[in-house]
Amino acid sequence: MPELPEVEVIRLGLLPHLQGQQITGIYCGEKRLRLAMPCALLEQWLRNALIKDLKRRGKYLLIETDNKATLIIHLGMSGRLGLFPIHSARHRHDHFGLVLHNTLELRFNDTRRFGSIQIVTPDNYPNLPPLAGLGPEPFSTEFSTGYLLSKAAGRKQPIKNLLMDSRIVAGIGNIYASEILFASRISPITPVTTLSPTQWQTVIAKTRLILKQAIACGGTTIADYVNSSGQPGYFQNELRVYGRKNLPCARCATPILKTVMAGRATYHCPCCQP
DNA sequence: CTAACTCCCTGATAGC
DNA sequence: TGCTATCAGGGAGTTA
Repeated sequence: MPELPEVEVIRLGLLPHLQGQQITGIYCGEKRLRLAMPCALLEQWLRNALIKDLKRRGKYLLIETDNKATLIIHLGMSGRLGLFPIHSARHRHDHFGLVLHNTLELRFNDTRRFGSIQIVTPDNYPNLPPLAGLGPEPFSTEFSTGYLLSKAAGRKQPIKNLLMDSRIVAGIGNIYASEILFASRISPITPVTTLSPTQWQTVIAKTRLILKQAIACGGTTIADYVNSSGQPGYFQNELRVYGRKNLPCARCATPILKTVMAGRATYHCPCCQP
């Protein structure tokens, strides 16, 4: 389940292999992803283009080309990116490929097809979804106590739901939301209006800490995630609450509670996160 | 405006 | 053993 850290690990892994490479062709599979792939547009803008840079916005990986197009990839739940020799057989669930001049192909494999492949071009770059409505990056200065206080005002949402709202802050999914709140010692059901500035400051600091640690560990591998070299991450060994229903809390040994919030599995320690 | 819901998809696993 | 039900979940869309 790739969230911000997993996408960042993939970006860092792919960057040296992709930067400066020419795209000599593309592969568009038959199956529809969460959004239909704009195959004609992809072909038109990517063939013969040079890859200038790889960026990330929230959970989106951005591949920028010298003709000012940007390929926007979302991995959904089960999406993977990997480099393979161009003549090697495609795997089941390979839905998209960038054929590169160096005889490698960047392949997008997505079992559950919750991912998406989009492209923005110079004509439509400025205010196009999906990037237009995204909230600030967790590591940006815009993600501040004042910002969160203003967003929380007038809402009756629990904090976990707010943290997972990509319009508020980009890149935090279900796993890291639970981990961030455990590290912050704040219950996931706390209404956002009741949090003090100090508590918001803690949430910001712990968000950055947890995400940074997860990136350093190569991400979290629960089921599907592997990096661009096919290697799993190791942050799952550092998870304090996610997936630990009834197991003892690392701090106080109280059994971890599993609940459901907004239809999502939610984990917290009832003792450390009152 | 917010918030709660549904839907998309496959495969692993639980339960009978 | 073989079947069915359940669960995993981001984001877009719909409804209240």
